[in-house]
Amino acid sequence: MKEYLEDLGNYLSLKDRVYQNIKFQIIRGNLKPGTRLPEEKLSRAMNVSRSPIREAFNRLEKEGFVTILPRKGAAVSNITTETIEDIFEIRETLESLAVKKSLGKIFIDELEKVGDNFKEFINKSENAENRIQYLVLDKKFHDLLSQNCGNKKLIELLANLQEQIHWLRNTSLKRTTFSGSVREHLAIIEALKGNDKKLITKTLLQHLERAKESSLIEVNSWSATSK
Amino acid sequence: MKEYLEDLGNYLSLKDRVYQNIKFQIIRGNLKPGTRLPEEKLSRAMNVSRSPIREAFNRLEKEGFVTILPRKGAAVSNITTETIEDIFEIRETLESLAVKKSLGKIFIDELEKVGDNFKEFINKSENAENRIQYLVLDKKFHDLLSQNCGNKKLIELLANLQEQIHWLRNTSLKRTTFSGSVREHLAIIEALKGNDKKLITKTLLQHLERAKESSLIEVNSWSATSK
DNA sequence: GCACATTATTTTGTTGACAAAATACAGTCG
DNA sequence: CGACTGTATTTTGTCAACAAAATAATGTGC
Repeated sequence: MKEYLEDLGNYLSLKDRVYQNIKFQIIRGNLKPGTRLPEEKLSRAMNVSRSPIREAFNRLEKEGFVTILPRKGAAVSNITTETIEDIFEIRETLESLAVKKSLGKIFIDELEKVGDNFKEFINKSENAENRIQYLVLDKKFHDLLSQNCGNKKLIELLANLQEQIHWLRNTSLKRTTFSGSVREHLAIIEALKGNDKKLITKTLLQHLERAKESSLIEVNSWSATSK
Repeated sequence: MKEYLEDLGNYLSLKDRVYQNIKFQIIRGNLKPGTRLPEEKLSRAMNVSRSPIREAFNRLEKEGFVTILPRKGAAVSNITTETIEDIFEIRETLESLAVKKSLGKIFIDELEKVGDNFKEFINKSENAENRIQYLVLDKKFHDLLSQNCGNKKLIELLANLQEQIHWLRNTSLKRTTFSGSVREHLAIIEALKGNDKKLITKTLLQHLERAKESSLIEVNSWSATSK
């Protein structure tokens, strides 16, 4: 008997591609919170039937990006200040845990490379284009922090939380400079090099706290549904 | 214009019913880890077409109960000791947070009622039937602890983690008495009445720690797939 | 012009069908 | 008997179609 259920490389079914596509559009801010997602329109736009769309919806719903109401259809989830606070609170706790577990196993040299890239943003002002570049760096940075924590579920959860945060950041109308955020990232790197647990946690939490504050602005303004 | 996307009572589509049904079967242990879930067989057994089944799979996958491999199909996820440790670690952190946030808002009287129900189990030995009753109580207890923490996402996450723990408990071959677990639950109630934060956290963590230890046994024995 | 009932259109829920891939089976050759 | 190849069967991926529900549009009376 051949072996069942072995891994199958990186084959992507339509459902997977649709899923990635929609998620990407939502995170990028192309699909604003509240906008409805009619199956047929999407299916025509993507040249697939409705089945893969519906399957993708179910995954996106579990990840918080899409809200499905039976017999009414799917829509991009609304973001409220409450949601933001909830997400950041959980992330603070879990990322602290992840970093604590990663200590000694973090690739500092990789992290420093990312740090150097960060520096280039220090005087740039935020716009759609370089914000996306910045968020790519941000993802790399935080991934490096928790990558080796040894808890797969934790890594998965953190990845989803980060996606949500990047989403609302792309959706927010707030425009600032990157300098504060860059400084904080560099401070975390320094703390890691010093190997001072307390300082590490402190700089990390400071970073997340400020990120939350700068996210808690201009929310609720794009809701397309009245409810 | 009428209002879009308003809530629609407790209507359950086929997909929802299928989802609940399969999840229930998995948690109860009727569907053992590793067993494949062929769409057509399930669809014939439940008298529905394959579409609702596939949609349910996508949700169950995100919740960790089912593993989908493209072109190969779905199977009940395997539980490893690693998974158990991962889940408990996250749960310890998040439930501590939830309880901390709930302090002062916990319905102690409700909790004490549950505590009384617990006492009836103190000398019973574990078997399939009264374990299920016990887990219902356990769910009530932990729900009461975090219900009022004010963070919806956190509540959602904890619910999923608890389901997974109950799942592996129903799947495990381990058979013990309830006495230890009951004692710990009562200790938590007492600590809450005393309003001593440190003691509350301590009893909670002790409980979760022992629960983990008693779960970390006899795993990997039921895997149906060879891989 | 506005409230309300009626009709038309859109959209979802669900099914059945078909091709392609994966799996199981059978027969052949060493 | 065992490895191997080709064939039959099962199973997934995807689509198109239909009924029922929800939404939008229309019309009627006031």
